Amino acid sequence: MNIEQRDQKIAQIFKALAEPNRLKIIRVLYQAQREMTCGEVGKELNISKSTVSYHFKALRLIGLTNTRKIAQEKYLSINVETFQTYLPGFLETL
Amino acid sequence: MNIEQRDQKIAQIFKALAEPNRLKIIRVLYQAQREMTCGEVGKELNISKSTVSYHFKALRLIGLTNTRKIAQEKYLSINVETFQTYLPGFLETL
DNA sequence: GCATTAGTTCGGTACGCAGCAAACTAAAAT
DNA sequence: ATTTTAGTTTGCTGCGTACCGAACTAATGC
Repeated sequence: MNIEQRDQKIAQIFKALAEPNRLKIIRVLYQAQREMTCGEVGKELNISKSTVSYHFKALRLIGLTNTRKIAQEKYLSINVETFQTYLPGFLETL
Repeated sequence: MNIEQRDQKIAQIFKALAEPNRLKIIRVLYQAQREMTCGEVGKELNISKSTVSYHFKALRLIGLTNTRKIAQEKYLSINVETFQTYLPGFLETL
């Protein structure tokens, strides 16, 4: 991966975190200390389920969250290891 | 500052870093280990001076960089202290 | 005082994205 | 097999912003 591509990647990560509702999703999940469904999160933040799904996707793309499907519900959870491993690495890189 | 405002603030910081050219500016400055003018940076990144000025502003607003005016040139530099102090704080907050 | 040289601001364009409702998909339960 | 219930995808709208060149501002130096 060259520098150009790496900048793009890092920017993508920051971008994913540069949205108040996505930060709220992360905090809600972290504080709940359990998996939650899109619906639950949506009610908590007063936004539609489609928007929540949209944000979930962004967080999943950067590897910050996991999904686990049970019955027809997809439970979202924070991938703590990724969370703690990646970000300090970015700082170091910069 | 309530949670709502804090999320907004944190999002603003991430937003400022969520742009490849701004990351490049930071790296160029860091590697040069000296102050540089808008013009110099612009040539380095092949973007116009107005765009560089625009990005400088964004970085200054989150306190990541300093400007120091000498003659008619404004030299930009990384505020290293801020850089090392703020970001780990954000991670901790999350 | 005038020309030069830097940065900033302004008008405008193009693209991206957050948000919604509605349509669609997939699985479970009955 | 049909109904229900969750998530995803698909238009669509509105707003934000990266980018440029041109106009403007401010200070230097002759």
